[in-house]
Amino acid sequence: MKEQSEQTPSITLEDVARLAGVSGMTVSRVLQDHVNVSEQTRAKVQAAVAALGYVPNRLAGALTTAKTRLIAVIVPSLSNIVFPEVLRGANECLEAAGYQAVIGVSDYDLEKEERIIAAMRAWRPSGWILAGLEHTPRALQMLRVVRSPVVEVMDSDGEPIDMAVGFSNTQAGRDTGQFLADTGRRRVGYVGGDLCRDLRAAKRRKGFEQALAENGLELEASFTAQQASSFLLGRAGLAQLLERHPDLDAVYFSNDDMAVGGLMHCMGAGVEVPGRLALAGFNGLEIGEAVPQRLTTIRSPRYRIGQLAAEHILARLAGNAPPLRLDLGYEFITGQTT
Amino acid sequence: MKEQSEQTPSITLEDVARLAGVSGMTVSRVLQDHVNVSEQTRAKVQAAVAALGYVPNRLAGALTTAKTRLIAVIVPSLSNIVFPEVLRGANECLEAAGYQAVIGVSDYDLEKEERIIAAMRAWRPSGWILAGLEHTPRALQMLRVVRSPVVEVMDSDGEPIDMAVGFSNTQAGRDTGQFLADTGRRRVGYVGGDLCRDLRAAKRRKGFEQALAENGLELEASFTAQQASSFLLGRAGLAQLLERHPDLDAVYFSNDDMAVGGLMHCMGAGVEVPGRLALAGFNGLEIGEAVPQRLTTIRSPRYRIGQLAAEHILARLAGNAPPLRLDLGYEFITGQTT
DNA sequence: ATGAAAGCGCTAACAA
DNA sequence: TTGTTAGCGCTTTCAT
Repeated sequence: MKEQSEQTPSITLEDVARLAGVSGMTVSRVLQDHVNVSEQTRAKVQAAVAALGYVPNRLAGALTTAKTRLIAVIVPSLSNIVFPEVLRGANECLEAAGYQAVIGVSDYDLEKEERIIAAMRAWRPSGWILAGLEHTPRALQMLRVVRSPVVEVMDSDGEPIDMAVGFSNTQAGRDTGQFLADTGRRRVGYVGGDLCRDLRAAKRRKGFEQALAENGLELEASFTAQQASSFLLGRAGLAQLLERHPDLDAVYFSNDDMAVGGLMHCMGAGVEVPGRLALAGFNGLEIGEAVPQRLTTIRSPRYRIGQLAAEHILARLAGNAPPLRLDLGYEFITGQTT
Repeated sequence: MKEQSEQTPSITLEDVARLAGVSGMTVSRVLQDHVNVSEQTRAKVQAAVAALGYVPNRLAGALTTAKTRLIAVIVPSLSNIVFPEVLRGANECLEAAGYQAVIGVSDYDLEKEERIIAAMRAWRPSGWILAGLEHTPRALQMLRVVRSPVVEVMDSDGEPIDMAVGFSNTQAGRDTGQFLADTGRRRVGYVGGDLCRDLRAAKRRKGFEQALAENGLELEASFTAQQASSFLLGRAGLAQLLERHPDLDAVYFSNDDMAVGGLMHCMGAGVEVPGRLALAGFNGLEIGEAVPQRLTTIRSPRYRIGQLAAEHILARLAGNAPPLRLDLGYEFITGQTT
């Protein structure tokens, strides 16, 4: 078993300095690739570092410089692949630059997000990445007084605190609604998860309904559950909706997880798609391409959004002024389910 | 635009002390819920904290106490839902205890994992969570000399550095091989991603082949690609395998992403499952339950593993000695694809 | 119950 | 090119 007791004092920069026969400051300079160090000294120091297995203490460094190189990344969920991909994009960029992501998961709960923000402030992150433009008043206040760059991602319908990298969820919903109307659908339903929590899904639905209205249509039926969206929920939701409203000719889903679940219901129950029923989702998940009939959906640039969010933070920290708002748009994918 | 210049010096514990008319030490005691503080003083301090909007600096605290409450979590991938779920389990537990996860992504590359470990040491994490029992010699060395608890997750086939929470991938593969043999399959193929990188998938395949051998069978055909596993790769892989070996009567996939892709190929191409072909996967993803024919697979307790890993670290830090190795097993799901 | 002093390990600023 | 000094913001220890 690993011994926890007897904390051997860790090796410090002073230890390295002593062994190399120089001052601590010189060691610090070598480690920071400072120019004003002679080759000879540099070599001596590097040898001492290697000999002792010295690992710099970033806590101490960050305390002195007041720069942590810690980036707070707060996502609503890790239960489907969407936010992990945002995180992956951000992390790839941050890691390459010597920054470290610290994560928080809000469960689509703005109160919880607020608590996470409050707690994370204590680490003095060099930057913040958050999902969405909606936050509690106190969360907004905290982020406004924070002196580090803040990027809100995955949405562009609203005012950012500082910077935003995303796309219009409302417009995505509109585009889908218009598309279904254009392709002759008239009896349209909706299947979604808990919209009070996923505010971006709510915006898509709102945009969707607007587009229907502009075409003289309205949502005939809707299934929403107080649960997180999922394949099984989409499947069960569509089954239930069709039972009550067998005459629907199109269904819009809150996202692809739900839509793929819906498609699976149709395949299992022999509901002809798109002949009898059209299905449309959102996100552009890979599974939507792998199903026998490619799903009609919208691909959100999730990975790219994460990457750009990180890049914008780094640019700002480097003294540049990247665009405050970036609307990356999205790709409408006309599949075989419409 | 946000002002970056003129760094207003941040509010410190001394500022709070001054306003409350006490010493810094007393403020510190109040913030740590120390017992020896009078109610009156406590109230004064709390009022000052609120008035100034004081946020303690954990960098400074951690530097003094040599306890960061930072937990390094290094996962191989964020490209499918498996490790995000491990991370979710760990984070839920850590967050509740006031710990903070800092993440790294190794891309299934042990060299990269080593670099991440090397870099993360500088933050002096209070604990480490890593995937798998295989690491580079230098990574092993670094983790052995680290004085904080280390938990290796998602595997139990091998020797852990410190603690391990997982299951036997080899046995999972064996069970699947035995099951296919028991159900009369004789011409068995394999479809997987890059096995040099995903070592746990490689163990499953090895166990699978062992079980076949024990039943007088061997793998008739195999498709492996130098890419990450995915739905589309599974679909294309199975298509290719069946083209070359149309007489296969069962295929084992490296995981459920691949297997669901394979099933989609069968549904699209009219390959009768399980009549003509049996399919088996691994992980127990939700999508495997939502497809028209429930996938035969093994559910790995991913969320629970993340949770337990975190709990064990916390227990160790609290002075307890939790079990060094925990084999959580798994659930074999007999679906409708076999 | 409260405070003073010292120091965690590092780097910025200045001096030599 | 190198070293000295001071201090980042906190907590530990010891005193009162």
